[in-house]
Amino acid sequence: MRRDVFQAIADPTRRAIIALIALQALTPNAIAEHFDTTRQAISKHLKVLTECELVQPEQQGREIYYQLKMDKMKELDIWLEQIRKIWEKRFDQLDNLLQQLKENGQ
Amino acid sequence: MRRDVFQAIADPTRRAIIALIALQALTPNAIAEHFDTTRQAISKHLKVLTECELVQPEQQGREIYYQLKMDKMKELDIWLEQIRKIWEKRFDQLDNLLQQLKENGQ
DNA sequence: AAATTGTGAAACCGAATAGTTGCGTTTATA
DNA sequence: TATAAACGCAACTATTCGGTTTCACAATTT
Repeated sequence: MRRDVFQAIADPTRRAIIALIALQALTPNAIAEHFDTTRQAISKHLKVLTECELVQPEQQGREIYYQLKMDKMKELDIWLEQIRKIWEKRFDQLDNLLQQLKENGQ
Repeated sequence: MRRDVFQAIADPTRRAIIALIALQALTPNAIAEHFDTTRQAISKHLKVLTECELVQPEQQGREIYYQLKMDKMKELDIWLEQIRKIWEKRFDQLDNLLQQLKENGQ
């Protein structure tokens, strides 16, 4: 079962859940109230988010508060940065090529 | 059919394709050589990436070079930044609460 | 102790997805 | 002109995914 941050945020409902609990930890029922779906569906999304450690459940009596774990978001930053690095290298290569052409032209 | 950047980068093969063509535009065949799958499968991934405008095809004779379009990546940044904003607001609220408790205690 | 509340888990269903195979079209080459 | 190469598209398959329904269990409330 693939379970990573990329797959987790692919679903719009899960992104909305993340935005919701970013402000404050909430219970599945409280979260479900914000959506036009059943608690069980939300529960499944929370399971996915928990499994990829984007979210952390915290039992409090018979309620479970789900809170966001921001540190896992860094994986997105890291990947984006990696792509940007490669992207910049591309232009460096082009610069080098143009420089070479210029030098050979003289 | 859902077709956005989040869904596009959910697939590890597509992320690898993005990393590949970030350095230089490549043809489907050239890309497929880097993977343990058929050209048609890669072609499908390229279609997804093209449809959400992460990639741009450029016909050159009988070959089609696919190049990365970095600007669409900004949507990821925007979303991440949005979540971070909310996340920070959370601590502001906590600060306010602590401040209030302190003031009431006096 | 009994009823209620908050929850996860399992079974099931329809839709979406990744992959393969086969085919047709366009461009280049012998 | 015949052949090969590069490619997209359509049909098909197996798997995954999001959602619903039902059930079981533990913590509260009455």
